[in-house]
Amino acid sequence: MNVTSHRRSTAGKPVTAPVRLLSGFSAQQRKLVLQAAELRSFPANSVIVTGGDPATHLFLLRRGRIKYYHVMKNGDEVLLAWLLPGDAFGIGTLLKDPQRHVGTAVAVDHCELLVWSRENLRSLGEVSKILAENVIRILLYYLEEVSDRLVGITAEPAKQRLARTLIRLCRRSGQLRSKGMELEITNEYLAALANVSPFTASRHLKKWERQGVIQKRRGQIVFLLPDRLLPD
Amino acid sequence: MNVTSHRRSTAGKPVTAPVRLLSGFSAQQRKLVLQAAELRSFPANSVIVTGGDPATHLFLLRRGRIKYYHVMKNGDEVLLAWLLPGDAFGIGTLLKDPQRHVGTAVAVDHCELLVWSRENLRSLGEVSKILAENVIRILLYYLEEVSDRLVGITAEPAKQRLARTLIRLCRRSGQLRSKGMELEITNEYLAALANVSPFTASRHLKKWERQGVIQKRRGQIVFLLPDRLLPD
DNA sequence: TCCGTTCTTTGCTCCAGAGCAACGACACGC
DNA sequence: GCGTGTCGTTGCTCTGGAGCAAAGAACGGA
Repeated sequence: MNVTSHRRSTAGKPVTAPVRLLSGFSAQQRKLVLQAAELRSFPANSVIVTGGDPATHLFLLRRGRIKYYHVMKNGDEVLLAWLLPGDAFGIGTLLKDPQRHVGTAVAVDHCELLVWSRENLRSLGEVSKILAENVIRILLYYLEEVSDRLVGITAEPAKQRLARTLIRLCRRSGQLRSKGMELEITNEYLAALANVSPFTASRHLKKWERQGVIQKRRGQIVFLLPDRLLPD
Repeated sequence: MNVTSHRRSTAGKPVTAPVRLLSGFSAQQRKLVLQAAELRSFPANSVIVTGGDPATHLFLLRRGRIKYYHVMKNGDEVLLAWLLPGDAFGIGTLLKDPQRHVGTAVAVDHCELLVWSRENLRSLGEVSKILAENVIRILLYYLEEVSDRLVGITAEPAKQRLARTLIRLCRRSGQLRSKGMELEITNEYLAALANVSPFTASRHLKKWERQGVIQKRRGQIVFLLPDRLLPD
């Protein structure tokens, strides 16, 4: 999977920025926090953290996409989150006693991340109070996301889950184009996020395309009439 | 997993105390925090918080059981958590900007809770730093719980989900009796936590009972041979 | 003790959607 | 251009487990 067109910041900017790790700081504080971080790059398909390992670093994604998933004993993978620029993980690092990573994070594209070690975080002193507040907000957001998915699986049919997932993704990372909202994701990952088989996903997406609601290319979806998705 | 070798307590206390809101305080600090709280009682079946309402109070359950669930538009309920003494909710209260409750909390039995208003929390000053750390730990725990459930639904059959749910519940609130570990829960709620229909739950539970692995009464399950649950 | 209520069991039907196979379509390197 | 690998499509089969009905069992109140 190779996604060449990344972020032309001219025509396409993300629509919302829901929860941020570095908000609420004064310019000076922000500088302090950023100085304590290290900027690291990860090539596509490289493992950033492994589920179960102790969380020794806090990560903030700057560029690229990350799949965050749970690995079963038989090797099957269950996608937990689809991380985009602005998202943070490795939050257990903030705590005094060592926590373990919930899932494995793998770079889908080439990624750039800000990385804080536990020591550097501890040296932040008073500033870390604001950081804690942000982290609580982020965790509440993740919790709501996962809960929503749980609710979806237990109480909604596949088509609705798919539609909702599409809308959520669009809100988070849709890019405004002339034709409509554009989304960069493969059927496979979309299906995994909606907890639907890739076959079922493909079927419904094709149907929506035939109805003129969306338009598909490889690894890309363009919303033409976003409102017409849920009612069908 | 061997349930009996956990912690010898005086016949009838919960086995583990995984994540606590009030840990890490000195005796004096603890007193301060407790003084800022109000002790409130809720009768069985009363609503404590409603999903979607702004979170104005932080709750810590002292006695009783609470079901925490999401209400769908059609009125269906999806159980998100089964709260027991020591569990906290309404965590969004900690944040500066108002958050909304993710789910609705209803007392299953008669309940006693410690309640902190936003104002009282803000008056705690330095102590709230420890509180923040505890809250982060609690949120990480909840996140892991829900993620585990998500993983279960997408990758495990009904029987395994049921077994795992039973084991988790047992670890959290099992009470040591002479025959084995005792658990107070109805088929219905157990089924909801495992994301299984009550019928499927009943079938598997009956089978385990016939195999002598567990023993059932109304609203109660006794583990006789906990190890023999998963292998079938 | 009796009755109403709330849980539990069990046989049966039925279907959403997973999974396979086989093919088509696009992207990329050479 | 041509071959190779990844991604997407579509027809088909098959099954786990939901859901209903109807009966049974335990509890609580009067």
